[in-house]
Amino acid sequence: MSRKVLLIEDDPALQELICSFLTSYGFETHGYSDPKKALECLLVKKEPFDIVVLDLMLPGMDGFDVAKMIKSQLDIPIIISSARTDIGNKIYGYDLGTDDYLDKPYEPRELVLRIEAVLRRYGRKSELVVSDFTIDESSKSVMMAGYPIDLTRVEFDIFLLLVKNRGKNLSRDQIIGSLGLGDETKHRTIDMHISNIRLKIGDDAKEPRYIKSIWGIGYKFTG
Amino acid sequence: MSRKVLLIEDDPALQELICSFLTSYGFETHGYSDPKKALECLLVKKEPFDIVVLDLMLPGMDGFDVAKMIKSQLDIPIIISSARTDIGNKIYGYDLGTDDYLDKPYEPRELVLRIEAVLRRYGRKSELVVSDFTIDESSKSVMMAGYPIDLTRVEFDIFLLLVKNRGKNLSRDQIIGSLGLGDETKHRTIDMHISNIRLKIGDDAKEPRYIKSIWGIGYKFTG
DNA sequence: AACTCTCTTGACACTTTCTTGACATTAAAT
DNA sequence: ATTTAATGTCAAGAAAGTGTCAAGAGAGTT
Repeated sequence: MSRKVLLIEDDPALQELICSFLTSYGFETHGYSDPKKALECLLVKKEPFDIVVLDLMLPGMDGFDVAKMIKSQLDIPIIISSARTDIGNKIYGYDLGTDDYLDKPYEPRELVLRIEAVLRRYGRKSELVVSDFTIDESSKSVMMAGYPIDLTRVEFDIFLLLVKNRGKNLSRDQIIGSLGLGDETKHRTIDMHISNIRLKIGDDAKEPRYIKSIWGIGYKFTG
Repeated sequence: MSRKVLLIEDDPALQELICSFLTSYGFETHGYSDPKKALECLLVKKEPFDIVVLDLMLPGMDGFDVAKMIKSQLDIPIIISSARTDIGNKIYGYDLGTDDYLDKPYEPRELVLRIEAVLRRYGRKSELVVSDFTIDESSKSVMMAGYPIDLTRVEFDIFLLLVKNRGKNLSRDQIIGSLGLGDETKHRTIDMHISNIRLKIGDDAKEPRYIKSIWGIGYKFTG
């Protein structure tokens, strides 16, 4: 069961409080007031935590940097807890790939709910195996019949989108929209990416086994 | 499942943020910064979204006008997101028939909750099942008794129109108008498309099971 | 700064679809 | 039954979509 929580919080009273609360909800909680110690434990000793709860106001280090450092080395969910309330910080927090954000003061019960929600989301994230492909979303890597396929970032995103919607036609606009590309993006751009993906997975545009062109509509992955 | 979100938000950072957040909650999100593009996608191309999230502060157009325009042509829920906080605007927003209203800054989580609530209220489905056909509007695909039928784009649009108006006679001019073809378009063009559709669904013009010709008037789908 | 890899886009050749006039066929009207 | 108007379908040209090259812009590294 995924229930080991790393709590980084420098206020001893609050740390104590959250610790005991989480424990009472069945989480195994390790509290650190010094972010360096916490990082060492997580990144160097590689203790197997399931989620990090991180206070932004920390002595010695900025909480954002801590989050950035963790995310760059480990695929682990982070919930940020903070007294800073401006939206700028919020966006920054999410940009870092943190998974949720709580404003202080908050009800401990609220934290439990969010932890459970985030873990639920993470738990169902796993390898996607479709036809000849094994796709790992978190590392953005693709294997085809056991051999790695090197897709660029955009290629990966397009390929993943197609595979996730296998059997369904996706228009170029849908692809552009889903990828968060600017809506100025030309349709030929998508064609080009498709062309390159096909090249890499050995698909022939005239007799495609995987990515079919739907004339006048878009593309479709056929597993 | 009802999960396609059209996001109209001109701040690229915020758009990106909301997009990725909604995506992580399982929504297929299409972000537009230009309201005109978004409207074209929704009202002209008629892409089947389930809900619109609309920022009021937009370049070139007023968000209220956008909402008004959408609601006048389409029965789709709209959630307004705005930095304008006066109550007058809120009332105006609700008057337009928008379905919820969020003041910036807000937690992305909050948006997710509201979207889910509004969709629950609306409770719509995207697959159309009529007689032997299963039509998926979003991917513009048609299954007939479990087998896929490859219709071209115009054929699909005509077929969908007929099916949606099943039992009703549609004139060639009505079809031409509804499809947004130039009103110069000749009637024979429609006949030809009908002929091709019939061929593909195995319908005999002399003894049609699905698409009947109404002499002097037009065509009619009879489920 | 130089370099490399990725992304985007116009260009051009090519393919598929759309449109339309023509002619045969069929239905209604007289 | 004859006339008139509408429909079914063919075939060919027009229009629109697609595949890919190649060049340039942009990002990220060394």
